[in-house]
Amino acid sequence: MSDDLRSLTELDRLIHEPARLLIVTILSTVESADFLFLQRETDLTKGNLSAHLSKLEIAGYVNIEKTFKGKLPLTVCKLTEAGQKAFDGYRQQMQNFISMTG
Amino acid sequence: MSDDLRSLTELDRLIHEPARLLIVTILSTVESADFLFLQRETDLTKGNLSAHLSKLEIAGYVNIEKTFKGKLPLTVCKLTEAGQKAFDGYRQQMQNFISMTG
DNA sequence: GTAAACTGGTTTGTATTACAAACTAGTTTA
DNA sequence: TAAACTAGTTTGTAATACAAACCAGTTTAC
Repeated sequence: MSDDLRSLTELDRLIHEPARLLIVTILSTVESADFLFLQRETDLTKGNLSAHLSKLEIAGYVNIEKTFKGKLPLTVCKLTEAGQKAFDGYRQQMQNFISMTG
Repeated sequence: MSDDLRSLTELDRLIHEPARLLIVTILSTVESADFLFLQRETDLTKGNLSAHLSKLEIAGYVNIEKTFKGKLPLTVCKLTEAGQKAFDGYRQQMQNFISMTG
């Protein structure tokens, strides 16, 4: 079998998970995004979004900074270079898959 | 946010799972395939392959027929129409995703 | 003829997961 | 001062992917 196909089993599951793919895709289009913006855009519950962000942060794909907006907490998320690279790699793999099966 | 992006969270997870995506992709290129052929091609363990095939069968995406090749059991797998359609839909969604983020 | 190894799988156990509900900690409003 | 809101985190649960162990039969070695 072709290596391009077999590589499907080596997809970066951190990116592959639909909720995180959505988060990362959004982050790739903006300089940074706060928690509530992401929640509105993704329609994820807070808990779910929080958990996914933590995973992305632990992986080094997303940088999370906690500050305050006035007196309210504010969580600002940014895609790291590693995250952008992982995202690009994922898109490339998917592009290959589409081409192969096209 | 765009509907195309949001639709990421509605990806058919049965197809989205890399191991099954690989299985379905292979099945989409052949008339039918037996268990051991699939195992060789995918590099999955028997147990894993068996479990994934069962899920695809229950979903109606794959038809599984058990016969004998001489005296040895033989399990022949075929993508159903529903399976082909689901696969096509998945590819279309991924194509959209790639285009959107390109 | 029977033990060992092989074929073609399925079942079982485990660790990880995605997710929502419940919770925390503080702030504003009534 | 109580109720409702903001901005999240922690906790509980059900589903999952996966490999190891198992099963039923067949062929090979001695």
